[in-house]
Formats: sequence, structure tokens, C-alpha cells
Amino acid sequence: MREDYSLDAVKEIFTKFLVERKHRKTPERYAILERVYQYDGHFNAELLYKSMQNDYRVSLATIYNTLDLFLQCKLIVKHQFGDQIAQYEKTFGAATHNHMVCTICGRIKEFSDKKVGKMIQNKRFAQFDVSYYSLYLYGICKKCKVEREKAT
Amino acid sequence: MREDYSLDAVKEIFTKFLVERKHRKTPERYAILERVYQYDGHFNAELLYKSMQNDYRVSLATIYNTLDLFLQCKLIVKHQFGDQIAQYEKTFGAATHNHMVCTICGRIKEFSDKKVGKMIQNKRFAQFDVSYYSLYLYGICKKCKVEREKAT
DNA sequence: TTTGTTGCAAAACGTTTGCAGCCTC
DNA sequence: GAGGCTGCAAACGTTTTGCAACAAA
Repeated sequence: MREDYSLDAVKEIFTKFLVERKHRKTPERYAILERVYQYDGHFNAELLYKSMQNDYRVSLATIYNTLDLFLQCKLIVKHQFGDQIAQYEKTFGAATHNHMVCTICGRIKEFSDKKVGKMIQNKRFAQFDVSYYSLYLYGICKKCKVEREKAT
Repeated sequence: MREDYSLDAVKEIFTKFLVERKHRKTPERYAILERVYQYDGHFNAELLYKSMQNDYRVSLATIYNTLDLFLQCKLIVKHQFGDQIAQYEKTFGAATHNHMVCTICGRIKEFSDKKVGKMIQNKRFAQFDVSYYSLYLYGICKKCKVEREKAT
């Protein structure tokens, strides 16, 4: 994941991917890519779909289909934090970070730690080509901790 | 997560939890707990349900309800590796380990690395009480890599 | 006796699929 | 023009919920 990027660079990567795989360069795909890269944090398919309806006509099916393409060319990453809703996140322009998930309220907090990434990069995993990783810390956030203490 | 444990110890933890929270000690709950602790690797709700049907009559609803209790008292851990099916795993008796998920075939391989655990233990997370963590490495497993190379 | 828990079935939910029409290539 | 891609709606599979009957406390 890199912090310096331009939307054009991202589009270029996507175009290259589409051409290589002999997929078509449809306007829907680029419209979705632009919207996806407007999100700074997490988003899900439903949210993306609703946010696009005002200015672009796309179906949920196309959203899902297109998100899958973005996953394949690693322009986004997919998370599933305990509930059934898949969360997505852009990879370019997002600093490497990990997630703390509150097991009470479900809120997600990000934190960065270069050590984990370095450790994974340095380690050789037998017979496995690592393309990315996710580190989730589950626990209780400050807010819920305070509330719990108040209750007793 | 500890490697030395007895089923009795696990039951005791569960009983203590039920009493504390003023929940009832039903035979179904203990039957499910026993079955859950017979699994060495991952299992899902459906699998657990089907495996119990032969020797104990429980509904899927109760399975889900009970798994949730086990999660609350940390006797199991829940994973969602990309697909929609939640996977569970016992915590006692399972060595600390992380997961490598193949993005092509979905197969999951475990690996252990003490460094990650230590790093997390040593780090102080601002305003967040960590109870456990999950580290997932996504990539391509040996089998899929070989097959892909064969294809070209 | 009270009320938390159960099984059952139906509902809910996010996601996937089938298909006719459309539009890249 | 061929066939990949679209929107739409229906289907899917996992999980949740409502409710009457049951049983732990």
C-alpha cells in the first residue's frame, strides 16, 4: 500500500488489468472506481450503491461484480469483522494499518504498526505467496469500558 | 490460548460464566460445548448442527445462540475468511496460530509465529483492551501456484 | 411459579445468479 | 456482429427472529 498516488495512476492500473484479462472497459467500472477512491475509510456494497444512485445508474449486481475485479487487481481490500457485511477499503492512498474491533459496540479503530508488516515481509512462508495481510485486534474500546464500569 | 487443559476445566469456566450472567445451565449447552471441544480445527454452525443430530436433538437456533455464549466467555473464537460462512475454533487446547488463506481455492493453512503474539502483548494500545487477535495472510497456496504455472 | 431457553418455521439479510437486452471490441 | 456486461428480479445460503411449549431456578 502506498500513500502517494493519483486517481489517474489507479485508473491506469485498472485499465492495464482489464486489457490483460480481456475484460471490457465499461463506463460503469470507471465510475465505480472513482467513487470507491473517494472513500477514506471502510465502505460496504450497499453504501457504495446508495451513494452512487444520485449521479450514476448502476445496479447492485454490477457493484459486486466490479468490486470483485478491484479485489483481483488489488486496488481494494476486503474485510469481514465478525458480522455478515463485507467491508472494503482502497489500497492506494491508505497508509498501512491494522484494525481494532470492539466486541461490544462493533466500532472499528485503526492503528498503524510498521513492525507487523516488516515481520511478515521478512518471514519466508513455506509454499505460500503472500499478497497482503490483515491483523485484527478484538477487545473492548474505551467508550464501552467506561460504560461497563458505570453499570457496576 | 493455552495448550494444556481438560474438558472439565473448560466446563467449569462455562458454568462460572453462566452463573455470573444468571443464565441457565441447560443440558443442550453442555452437549454443544463437548462437541465443540472435540473439533481440532475449524468448524461452522451447519457442520456442528449436522454432527450432533445423530446423538443429541438440538436446533440450529440453539447452536447459534450457544456459540454466541461461548464467544462471550472466550471459549471459542470466530473467523470469517472472505466467504459468508462464519468459522469457529476452540481457544483452549489450540496452540496460538495464524491463518494463511488462499485467494484462489479458499483453503486455509495454519502457521504459528510467537513474534506476533509477543509484539501485541508488549504493545500498549491506547484506550483499547485487547482480548485476542487474528492475523490473516492472503495469497496463493502451493497447489494453486503450480496449477497456474501449468496453465501458461 | 416465574421466566429464560428451546425447537420449529418463517423471515431477514447480504450476496449471487439467470436472463434478455445493450454496448464494447 | 460476437459475446462480454448490464440491470432487474428472483434465488440462494447463512443467520436471526417470533412464538408457543418446556424446564431450570
